[in-house]
Parts: sequence; structure tokens; C-alpha cells
Amino acid sequence: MELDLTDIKLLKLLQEDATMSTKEISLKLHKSIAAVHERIKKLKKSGYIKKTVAILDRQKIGIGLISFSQVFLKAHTFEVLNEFEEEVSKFPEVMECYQMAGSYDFMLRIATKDMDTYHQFLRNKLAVLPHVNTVQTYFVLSETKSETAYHF
Amino acid sequence: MELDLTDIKLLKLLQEDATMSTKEISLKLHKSIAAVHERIKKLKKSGYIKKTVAILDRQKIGIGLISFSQVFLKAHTFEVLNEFEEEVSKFPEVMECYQMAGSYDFMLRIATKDMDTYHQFLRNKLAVLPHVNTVQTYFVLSETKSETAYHF
DNA sequence: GCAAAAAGCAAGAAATTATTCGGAAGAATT
DNA sequence: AATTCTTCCGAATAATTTCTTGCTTTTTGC
Repeated sequence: MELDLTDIKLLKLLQEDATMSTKEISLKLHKSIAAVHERIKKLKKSGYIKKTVAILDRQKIGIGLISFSQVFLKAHTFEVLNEFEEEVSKFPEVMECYQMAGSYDFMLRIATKDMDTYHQFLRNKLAVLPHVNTVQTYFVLSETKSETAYHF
Repeated sequence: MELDLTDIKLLKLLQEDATMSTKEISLKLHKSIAAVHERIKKLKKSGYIKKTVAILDRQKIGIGLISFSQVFLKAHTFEVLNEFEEEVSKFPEVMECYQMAGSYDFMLRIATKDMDTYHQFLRNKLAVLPHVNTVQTYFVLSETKSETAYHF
């Protein structure tokens, strides 16, 4: 499936605010309500729109600490990488997990209540995973920008 | 404003899927439609729900490269930090910007079409910002997990 | 170059959902 | 005990979504 200019505009709008009604969007895009509706349906079905979610204020819900952890593994075979990915993904504290090119193996973004909770997570969950060699953690002092919308 | 158990369940549901109708939610939470509606309204008004957005498939929309850049500044005065934050936040390629504790100053998550686009961004936009001393970039090979929902 | 097929769109009808309102029940405060 | 405050509910209605139909435009094959 190929996107035309209207699809792109539509995706960009929904990326910023998914609460807009089909009617509002139809006015902005100069299309009919039915046309917009069909396009959205198609974009969801074809996987361009993966999901629509509410973004919460993390401080307010008690997530006070964000940290980035660089994880080095002891080995780099297919099985080791796969097992680590599988296990680390199960932790609710791990918001993001990336395999990296360069000097370390994985980068994790970890969200916890506070430093103490992070400490428990590191000692009892992350560090005890098999194949983990070392973990280097950097803590976030302040969040300047945090976007979910891509510019394309 | 304090959250009760129903609020927390509600937020957790909306974090995973914000397309659910008030009726569906009311069935899951064993409350009336009106009660759920009022709670959502209140949670939005009080800022617990910051926004609701569509999450797109980044590969499909042509965002092929994610990278993390660690930025070191030349100075660390209030003005320098502020100016850097302000300028770097304007770049659409910068999805996230965090001031860090530890050995580097800022951590950026950068989304671009490909390596060439990243290169242009680095040379023409990021590296030429005033006060930037060095930039160290790590590229993402694969995305194992990417969540927007906090577990609280 | 023309006809058939396909895709896209607007308008309206039907189904569903969001929103508002009055009032009841319970908890907290005085 | 009275009062205020909050939360909740059901019902009414306002609005929106969703689907259908028919028309127009574009594409494809001959």
C-alpha cells in the first residue's frame, strides 16, 4: 500500500492528537467524512497505525526516575542474544530495549518509582539474568523533550 | 487530586488502548457509563492524561534509523544549558532529550530516514549548535521492545 | 481510442457513542 | 443532626461513527 499526501497529513494529525473526530479531520483535509473514515480504517488495517494510546504524566503517577542502562553480554551467539531479549522484555520496568551497534550490546530505558526501586530492579532482576556481563547506568536529571510523533 | 483504584485501572486501560468506548470500559470496571465518562474528563483536566496519540509503524513511514547521541557541552552555566535545550528541542529529528547525571550532559534519541539523513542532521544542525563540545552517537540495530505504557 | 473494471468520493440513513442533567446514596465536616 | 461534598446512576438528547448507495474519476486491457 502506498501513501498519498492526504494519508500523510492524516497520519501526522493523528500522531499529535488521536481524539479528533472524523468530522474535524475532514474539515482540515478538505475531504468528506466518509473518505476520512475509510482512510483511517485502511491505515489501521494495513498496520501504519499500530495503536492509539493515552500518554500519562509520569511524575503524577509516581514514576519518578528514568534511567538508561547499557548492558554488555558475556557472549554474542544467536541464542544468548535471543534469550536476553526475551527475558528483559518481560520486565515492566523496561520501557524500551534496543540492540546497539558499537561498543555495548543493549540499551534499555528503565522507568521506576525512585532510586530505591531502581536499585531493587538492578540487583534482583537485571543483573541476575544469565549472560549479563556488566551494566552501566545513567540517570535522567530532567526531561527536556519527549515526543511520540515522527516527522516524515 | 488523589487516584483511587478505579482511576488507576482506567489509566492503565487507556494507556494500552485509547480507542475503547466508554461503554466497553464501564463493563470492565463495573461502573456506569456516566461515571467512567466523568472520571476520564477529570483525569484529562487534572493532567494525568496529557494527550492521546496514534502510534505509527516507523519503518512503514520511512523512519529507518534510530540513534542515541550523547552530547557534551563546553560549559555548564544555566544559560548554556538552557540555550542548548531550547535549540535542540526545535529539531524534529530529536524525539527525546534528557539532561543526564554522570559523565555526559545530554542524551538524545534521534529518528531519521537513514544514515545519510542522520549524517546531514549531525553536520548541519546538531554539531553547529553553540556550546556543543563533542557528540558521541550509537546506532540502533534492532528494536526489541518499545512501550509507552508505564506500570505503576 | 474505447469500454470495462476499479477505486475514490459525497450524501444520507442507521447504529452507536458521547455528553448532559437531575437526583439518590454515601462520606466527610461542622 | 444537618449540611456540604463527592460519587454514582439512569435516562434523555446531542453528536458522531459507521455503513450503504450511487455517482464520478481513474486505471487497465483489448
